[in-house]
Formats: sequence, structure tokens, C-alpha cells
Amino acid sequence: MSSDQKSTRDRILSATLKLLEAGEKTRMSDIARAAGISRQALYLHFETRADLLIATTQYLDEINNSDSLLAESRAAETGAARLDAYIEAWGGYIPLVYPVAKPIMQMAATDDAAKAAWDGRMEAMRQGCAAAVEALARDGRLRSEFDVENATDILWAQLSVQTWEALTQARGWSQDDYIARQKLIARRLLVA
Amino acid sequence: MSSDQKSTRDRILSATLKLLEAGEKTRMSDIARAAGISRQALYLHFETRADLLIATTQYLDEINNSDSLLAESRAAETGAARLDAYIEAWGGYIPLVYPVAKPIMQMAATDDAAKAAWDGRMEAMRQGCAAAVEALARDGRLRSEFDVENATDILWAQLSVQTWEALTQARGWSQDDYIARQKLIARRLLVA
DNA sequence: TCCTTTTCTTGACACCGTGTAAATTGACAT
DNA sequence: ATGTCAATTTACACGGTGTCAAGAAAAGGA
Repeated sequence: MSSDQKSTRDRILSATLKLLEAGEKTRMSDIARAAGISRQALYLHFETRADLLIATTQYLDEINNSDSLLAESRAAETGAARLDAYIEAWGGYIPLVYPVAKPIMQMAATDDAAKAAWDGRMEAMRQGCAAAVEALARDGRLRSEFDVENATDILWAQLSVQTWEALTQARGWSQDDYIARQKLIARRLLVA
Repeated sequence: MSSDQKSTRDRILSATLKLLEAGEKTRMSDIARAAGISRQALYLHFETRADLLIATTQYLDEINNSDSLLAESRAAETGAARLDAYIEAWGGYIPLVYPVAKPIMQMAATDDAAKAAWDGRMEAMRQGCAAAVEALARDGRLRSEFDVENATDILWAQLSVQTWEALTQARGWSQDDYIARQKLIARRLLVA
């Protein structure tokens, strides 16, 4: 809408993202410097640091076309295939959001706006889980010891960013291993 | 060692615990007030807030005799029984540590001492998982798609405080449901 | 009892990071 | 010229942690 090659807002967002991905500090002053503006100018574009980080996740989603990425899994025919597809899609997306997710999860402990934003994302992710579980149930292939809701909760927790973090960051699983094993786990847990 | 009915150090620790369990704020000043001493006196007993919180987990462990609690699971005969016992023991302990674990996990993101302490606890918990998995393997009843290490990682992530938090706090599972379902999950995942 | 050591108190202060405020400049449109 | 919009600089308030120094008060030993 504005004039520059890239609007200031976009420069801020991409600078933020770059810092986060590089694992650098992201205090408001760091971000301002990286974006080539004054710290105060940041507040002309984003009310708080929480707002800025939330906007950064959305920016990231746009860049990666996350909607269409996640939507693909809906195409699969059988419930089991859908489960696999969803694990692949979301599981593959986690490492991309992780750099931004981490500080947001962190802030969520104290900041209401951050908490609401993150909860929203997790709820959306849960919808994806629910869709896969329901597809499985429709096929009559959902294991009998769990109802749809419990099964969804289990899958949702299993595919959480925290679990991904534990396995890949703390335990050193490669991304490929993570995906392959999560598929195994989910099949074993949910598919009859 | 000292004189009072309860040493000041103990009064501090139990006040801290009480505040945490009540979900109250636990700034150094809050804790000092609750313990009936000045904020500065706190620093005579604990170098930093991280130290204090770490000490509080240890205090909690003493109170609950956590060692012997966890050790009981080692008694079980078969690997499968041992797995169940461990889930029951550790899973039952989580809600007790959680109030203290939460701020420590929180601090771990920025504070090295807190991170080290928490990582240590999680490593100890992993030992418990490993012991159960190995017992299972000795019985020849560990499912073939995972080796001992992977199976341990999976169980460890599954029994993490974060997963407990997601299921009981965010999704509203009762503690009993949590334990019962985790047993089902673990059996299904690991036991041949 | 007196003296010493330890514990605690009061009050002040530095540091960091977030967020607010005010006065100023430069660009650009009409 | 005038107005407006984005940015700038400088300054400050606030909350929370941690530090420091001077003195009070409690505990304990001879």
C-alpha cells in the first residue's frame, strides 16, 4: 500500500523473522536496529512486543502459504492416508514456525495477548487432528479404546510443538526420523 | 542445624511452596512477605530467584519422599507391570511438582542455572523410562518397530510435564483419566 | 554478665527491558 | 504555503532483580 520497495512494516517483520531464525536476541531495540529504524518507530507499527511477534507468525504463514499447505492433507482418500498426510504437513511446518513459536510460547506464560494468539493456533491445529480422526472413524478404522475426542486430544498432544521440541531439539531426532516415527506412533495408537 | 522451631531457610521454602501451590505471585518480595522476613534477607539464604526455586523443588522432593515413591516401580516383576507402575508413580507425582515446575520451565528459557536443574530432573525421569523399556526388552516384549533408545525417547516425551499440562490443564482430562489413558497408550505403543 | 558473631532490617541504588511522551525534522501532496 | 504523515531524538516511568552499607537485635559462649 505504501511507497518504499518494501513497506517499513514488512521490513520490520522480515528483520524480526531473520533475527529469530538466526537465534539472535530479539529485544525491541535489537529488532529496531536490524530493521534500520529507531526503537520508538517500532511502536508506531506495533503496540507491544507481543503484537509484533504475533504479526510475525502471520507474516510467516503468508510467506509459506501455510493454509494451502495444511489443506492438502484434506485431499487424501482414506482416513489412514489422511492421518499420514496431516502428520507430514504439520510436522513439516513445525520447524519453520518454531523460531517464532518459541518466544510466543514463552510470553504466553505472562502475556494475555500472546496466550490468546498461541491458543488460537493450537486450536486450529487441533481441528486438523480432529478432521483426521473423524475421517478414520468414518472408515470404521478408529481403534475402539478411544472415542473421537480422546483420540483427537492424544494426537494433538503428540503433535504439539513441545513434543517436537523434546524429540528433535533435546533428544536429537532428525526431522525425517521425527516424521517417520510420528506416523508409526499415530498409526499404532489410533488405527485399528 | 540452627535453632528455631523451623529454620528460616525452611520457612522460606515452605512459604514459597505455599504461594506457588496457591497460584499466587512469587516475586522475591512476595515470598519474603509470606515468609515474614525482609526481601533482602532472602538473598542471605538464596543467591538468586532461580536458586530459590530449584531449592524448592528439592524441598518438595524431600517432603514427598519422591525417591522411594519412584523407586517402588522397580519392584514390579514383568516389564509390562513395571511400565504401568512407573506411569502411575511418575504420572501421579507430576501434579505435585507442577506448581514449582512451571516457573522453573519458564525461567529455563533465559536462565542457565534453571535450565541445568530442570534438564537434570528430566534426565532422571528419562532414566526411569529407560529402566521400564529395558525391562520390557528383557522380557522380549518390546515392540519391534522401535529400539530401546527410541522407545525410551517416545515414552519420555509422552510422560513429559508438557504433555501432562496439555492434556489435563488445556484439555481438561482428570488425573485419573490421564493415568489410565497413558497406561493404555504406553502399552499399545511399546508392548508387543 | 559482657562480648562476639550471625542474622535480619532499613533504605538507597544500579541495571534491564518495556512502554510512554513531547518536541523536531523531512518528504510529499494539494 | 500549509498540512499531514512517518520517523527521529531525548527523556522518563515502571516493575522486577540483584547489590551495598550501616545499624539493630538475637543467640551463644566465656
